[in-house]
Amino acid sequence: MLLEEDGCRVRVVHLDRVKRARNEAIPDSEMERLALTFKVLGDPTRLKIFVALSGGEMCVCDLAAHLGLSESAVSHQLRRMREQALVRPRREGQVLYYALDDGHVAELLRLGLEHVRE
Amino acid sequence: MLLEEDGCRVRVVHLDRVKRARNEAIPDSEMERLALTFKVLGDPTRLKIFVALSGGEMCVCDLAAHLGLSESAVSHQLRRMREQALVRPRREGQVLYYALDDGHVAELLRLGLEHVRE
DNA sequence: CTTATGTTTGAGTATATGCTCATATATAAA
DNA sequence: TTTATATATGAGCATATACTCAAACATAAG
Repeated sequence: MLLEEDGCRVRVVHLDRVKRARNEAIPDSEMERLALTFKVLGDPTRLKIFVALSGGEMCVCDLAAHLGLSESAVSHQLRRMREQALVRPRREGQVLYYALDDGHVAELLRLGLEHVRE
Repeated sequence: MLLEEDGCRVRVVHLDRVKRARNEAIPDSEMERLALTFKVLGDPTRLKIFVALSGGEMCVCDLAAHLGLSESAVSHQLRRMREQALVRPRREGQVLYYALDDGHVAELLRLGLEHVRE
């Protein structure tokens, strides 16, 4: 079905639903940040780090040993997780201890697991 | 710090924490599925589809018009979302109406938004 | 100071991903 | 059957990403 909308031809079956979706839409900038957050959660390696940290803070060294990965690789991942405020470092001498940044992460993990397990 | 573990040399600062993490670890197969789920949520286009569908079911055509994308692009994305049981199609004649597959999706969106907004 | 340890960072590479375009499929109408 | 409509699918391309390696940085110890 072809209709006129905003001066250009758009194919739409239910114009009302499209308009409603447009009204209820979330700002693009917020969408971008939301996508980045889920993207960081969307990798098995980072998920393992999240799950490990949900049992208490750990240093880069420990995480690398746990995952069987180089410390460099772990550090690169931790950076992405830090950038989205999902983990938080605490320095003690030369050692950096990472922990989950807030309760949202654990909740998201719980919900996600609930979904894949059903 | 270098320690012997499982017959090979591993650098570890807190062996107890690494062992605990290993005990509490989640099976790899489950991690893969969890990562796939979050990965599907981790894209602005798909997020817009999720948000649009949280207001009620829509057909491919409507979604394409709403997003300003080709129907092919939308269909490709819907496939990935279907594969993770995040959306569900309902056929009515030639038209396929997509809806959120279960309550987890809306909950995940809500939690994610709460995180990025704080 | 010099040396060692823990972590970070940048470049490079192989794989994954999001789109477009052309084509195929499915249902409906003529 | 032929034609049209709604959606799905496969190939191709440009970008993103997860790792490795080498090097830098930061704190501590000699």
